[in-house]
Amino acid sequence: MDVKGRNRSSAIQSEDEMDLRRGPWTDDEDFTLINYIANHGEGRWNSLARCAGLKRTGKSCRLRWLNYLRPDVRRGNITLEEQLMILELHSRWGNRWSKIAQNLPGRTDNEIKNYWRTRVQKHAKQLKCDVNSKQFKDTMRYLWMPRLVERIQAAAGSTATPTAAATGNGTSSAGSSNSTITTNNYYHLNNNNLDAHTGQMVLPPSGVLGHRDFGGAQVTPSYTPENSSTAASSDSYGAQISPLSDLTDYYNIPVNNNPSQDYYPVGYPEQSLTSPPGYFNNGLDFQAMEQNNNQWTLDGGDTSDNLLNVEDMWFLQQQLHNNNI
DNA sequence: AAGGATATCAACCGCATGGTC
DNA sequence: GGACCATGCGGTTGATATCCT
Repeated sequence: MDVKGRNRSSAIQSEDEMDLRRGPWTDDEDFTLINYIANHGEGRWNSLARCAGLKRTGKSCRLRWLNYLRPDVRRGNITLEEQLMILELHSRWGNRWSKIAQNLPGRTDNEIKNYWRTRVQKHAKQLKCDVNSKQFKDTMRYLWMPRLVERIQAAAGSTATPTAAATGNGTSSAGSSNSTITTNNYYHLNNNNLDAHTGQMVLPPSGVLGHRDFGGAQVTPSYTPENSSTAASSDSYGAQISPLSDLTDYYNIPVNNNPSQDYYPVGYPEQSLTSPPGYFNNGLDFQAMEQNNNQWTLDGGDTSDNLLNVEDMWFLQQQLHNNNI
């Protein structure tokens, strides 16, 4: 703020403050902000707001630009790979949303934060365990994340072009190489962070995910009849999952009579799934989960954001049984 | 169809940090 | 060195949409 501004009377200042708009942005405001930034660049947000004639705080303008108007902001549903990345990075960095967002090109910290709060924390609540508890983290690591990998792999196998897979050049079929989270990247990110002797989430170094870099092509999940309509109505992101699709969306994968045989990811041998001692312990309230089972399972194909379904209940209970917990 | 419950996400708030004068 | 300011970050809120009964 300039000297002149600093010396203004408090009466005038409060008048200005009263004049400031809040709440949702209008199209006109968006247009004004976009135009101004196109001509003058971003930064100096307070003066920008004033010079552009926007009755908004600099903070508000910055937030609007960064989270919504910026041309490279990627809107729409979080892809499977992004989900995986978020889970992984959050397990590593915690609520460092901006840091996590840096690894998800086009995604904003706000979006990731919202995703975490609405999709992930909700299920911690349903499991009656703290989102930061070991039980919940283990459930993520040893159940959801491997299954996400599996589903990404399945999707890639059905959609990745041989060229993309073979070249591994990281170019995106969507035309934006830096907006693609490759599973290859994910592997590099993670290949040293899981306990080797448990075998869990430790993926083989090559061919683990079917292709060296199938992620170079946007991975398109294989939509099921249940979610395909939503997918079709989604925006242009080929790799996106349904707005209602989430970490458990892949439960639509056909199962046989033994759910456990359907869900072991590559590089994730069945025997290795024996949870480390105390992992799936009494901290998970399965009785309560069963009571919620209607909610957890009646969604059917539209598993939306349910992280666990009846097969998972079965799976987890098997783990408890196998470990005599 | 209506009303309540729940989910989602844009936007705001307060605080911390770093730069400049 | 301290005051002030801009920016960035994480937490929270509130409006709206969607789902459920």
